[in-house]
Amino acid sequence: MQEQYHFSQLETKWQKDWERQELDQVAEDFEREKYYLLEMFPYPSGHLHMGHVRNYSIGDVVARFKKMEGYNVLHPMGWDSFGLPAENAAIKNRVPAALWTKDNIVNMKKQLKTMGLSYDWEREVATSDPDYYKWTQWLFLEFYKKGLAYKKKAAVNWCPSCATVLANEQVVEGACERCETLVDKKDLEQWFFKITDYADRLLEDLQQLPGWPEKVKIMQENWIGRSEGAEICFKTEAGHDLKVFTTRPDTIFGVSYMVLAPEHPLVSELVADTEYEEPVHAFIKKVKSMTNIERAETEKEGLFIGAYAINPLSGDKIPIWVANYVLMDYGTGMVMGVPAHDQRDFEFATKFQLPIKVVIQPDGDLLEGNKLTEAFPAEGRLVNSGRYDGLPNEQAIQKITRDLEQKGLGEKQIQYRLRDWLISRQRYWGTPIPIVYCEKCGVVPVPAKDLPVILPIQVAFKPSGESPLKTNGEFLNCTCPNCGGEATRETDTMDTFVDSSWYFLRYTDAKNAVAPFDREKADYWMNVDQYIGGVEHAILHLMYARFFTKVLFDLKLTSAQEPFQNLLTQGMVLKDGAKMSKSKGNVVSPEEIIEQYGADTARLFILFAAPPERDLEWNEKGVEGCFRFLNRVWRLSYYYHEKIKNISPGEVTKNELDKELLRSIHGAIKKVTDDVRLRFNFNTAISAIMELINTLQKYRDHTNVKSENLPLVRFGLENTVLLLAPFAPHIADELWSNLGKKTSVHLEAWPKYDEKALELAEVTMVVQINGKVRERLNFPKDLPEPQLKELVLETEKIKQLLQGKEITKFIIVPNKLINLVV
RNA sequence: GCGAGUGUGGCGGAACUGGCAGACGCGCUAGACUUAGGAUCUAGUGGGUAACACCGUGGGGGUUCAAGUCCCUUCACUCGCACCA
Repeated sequence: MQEQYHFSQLETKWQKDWERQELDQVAEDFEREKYYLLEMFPYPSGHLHMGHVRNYSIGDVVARFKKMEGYNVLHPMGWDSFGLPAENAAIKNRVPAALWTKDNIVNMKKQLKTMGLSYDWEREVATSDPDYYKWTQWLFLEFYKKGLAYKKKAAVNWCPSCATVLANEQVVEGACERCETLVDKKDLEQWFFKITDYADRLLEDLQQLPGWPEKVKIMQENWIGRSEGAEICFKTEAGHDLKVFTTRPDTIFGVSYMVLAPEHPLVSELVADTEYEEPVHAFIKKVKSMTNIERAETEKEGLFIGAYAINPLSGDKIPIWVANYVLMDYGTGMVMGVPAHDQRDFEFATKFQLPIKVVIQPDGDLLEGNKLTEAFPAEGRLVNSGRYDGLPNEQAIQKITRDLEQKGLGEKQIQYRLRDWLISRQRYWGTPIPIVYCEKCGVVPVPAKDLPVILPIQVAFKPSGESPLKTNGEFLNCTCPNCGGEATRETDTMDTFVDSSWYFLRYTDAKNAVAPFDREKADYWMNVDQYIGGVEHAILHLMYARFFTKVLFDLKLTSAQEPFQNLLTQGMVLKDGAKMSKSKGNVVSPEEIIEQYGADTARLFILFAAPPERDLEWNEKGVEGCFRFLNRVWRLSYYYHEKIKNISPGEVTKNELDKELLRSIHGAIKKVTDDVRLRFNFNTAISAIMELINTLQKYRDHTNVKSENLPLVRFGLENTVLLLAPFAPHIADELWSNLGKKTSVHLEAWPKYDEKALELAEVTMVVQINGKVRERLNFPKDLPEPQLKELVLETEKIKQLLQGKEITKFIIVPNKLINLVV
């Protein structure tokens, strides 16, 4: 054994050895219990960043731990390799996007390998690989057959900088999620996935995911945004239908105006050839020119458009307005204004002096419309509502909805905030949408046998960044699969979120050439037992992946209804309180750290510095601390190396020091096991291993050749190495082989602890007086109460402190604490 | 505005069902070894005090023999959504 810890040569050696032994390759084994551990696959930017290191270190600990616990562990890795950066690089450097991507994958894979991660690389996938996107296209066609993929013209979000449309989910505060350019609205023909058909199931099934963070579930819930109410049909005087959605049909007698969204087509019709036409159109133009955020931030504005509606229940004649606060893409793009019971309507009505009519009275004080300072949205009884007066409002909701239904003027309805998923992108580097346009036959899906529709590699980019597929004759022109006539291909590609919505299924059968995956294999491995990644994917990726899984379930391709059983959202890696980023200049490169300290130290620090869900502050000194720790482990092993070479481990104790050591060994096993298995508290698990090393060191320093119990030391060192194995796999394997072991430590069973060894014959109890600690005393374990009492009261210090005081209560927490109340 | 979360030494963080606040690591102080130390080892390290006492988990109040932990209230910060009818 070498005296020094030479991490670099040792890490390379073991990485090669593991690869040679195919230690991390797995196959279905229906006899054994499986565990599918997945970390979010990276975009191959070419360089690993600390966020990746954190993500994959966490995952690797769990994977290695579960393997040692005896599970058949699937732990795959791949590449989310379609996307804009490759295209930008292609334009800038005149390198084909495919080549750039491939180089990056090679580079990043090399970096990942230096971390010593236990991936089954035989299952590697890259979404930009034709063997992969063939099946993405195939799935698109299955969606199409089921009516879940459709094309429509719609006002869509357009990012002028990326020159493409974006899904609603990709617009953050009115700007492109990627480049932060403000998005425009454009009317375009686009492909959508009908995710709204699954809104209810996506919402409902969140309840079946107790292993997901509450925060993520709430975010998804809000995003789906289900609300129950009714659609009510008002009529204009001229007989047009004015359908509105409301959650408060009980307030219908309080309607004092109707409002339409400026984009609503009916507006033009209603003002045509009237004196209102000009001002209304000017108003609409003004509103449309604003971005969504500007519009949300401006005060409520609106105009009367000269028309009236009739309230279907009260018969009241109600003015119709157009206003900037009504949104075209929610509900029917039209709202009934009830100022007394809706804050927005209240603000609007106050500004434009529209009547405020109270129709819900709370118990107690009496509300008057002209005296209100804000709307009253809460519960109460109906007033000024004809025959509904006196009803509690919840009952009124039911009754009014029913009555309207009978008249054919309304119905119960559930609205969702969730929109259909816009998947077309006017970009080159993505999965081509397998559709052909034929003049005779119209929209024709590419037959499955003709897949994949190959993305050409050598393409000519224009400086504008427009998709080169549009001008690539070889790609564009084809024959119609239906009639054999001339046809053109769809030149839009799919949102890259489509690619990543099913990759976890492909891993279960990554090389399948005849299907996206084999159902039996997928059924063995699914669901993913533990998914690990950043919270930034809480809505987009996680919702889309759930949607895909449900569709695939309905298509009978899998029996999984949810993709991810448990979800761990890891915190960010910060430096100087801010997220590491090139622009801030606070990036610490994982490569350099690994070179300087080794992968084991890097992994250890990142796991030790904070619990996984919290943000982690990078600290060079802390890294050194972890490096020192591994050196301490090394030196201790070196010290005992020759002594215990030919000795078997043993648990026989001869004195107090031995007993203390044995207890600490079992204590560490228990702590690490519980922290990893139950809580993912790797930071405290590592600190427990540190404590064990501290105890072993103390043992070394307090014993001499005569008194040292070498079998026990060996037992301690073997267990230390076993406990360390998931966290610092290289040094662990090296130390394991130094202990004379012939096979990898990673093939060993996880150590078990003995409850009995943890028990103490004597316990130190705290003696409190009125809740303040006054003394610590040693007693035999489980001493009966009367004896304990007697012994405590006989103690000198306690006697003194109790002088002249009367004990009113004597509280005992067994083996822990005594509290005397005086 | 709505929803969620976080506040503990100089710093990162421990404290499981209410039961010794500050494990472990960093930093700092002193010492040992040493030509040297940015290596290693030993001791110490919440504030306060000569030593006790006493004070300490964002602030205020409460429940309890006992509160970082439970309840009420308030402040600060972080994240998500945001005119969703």
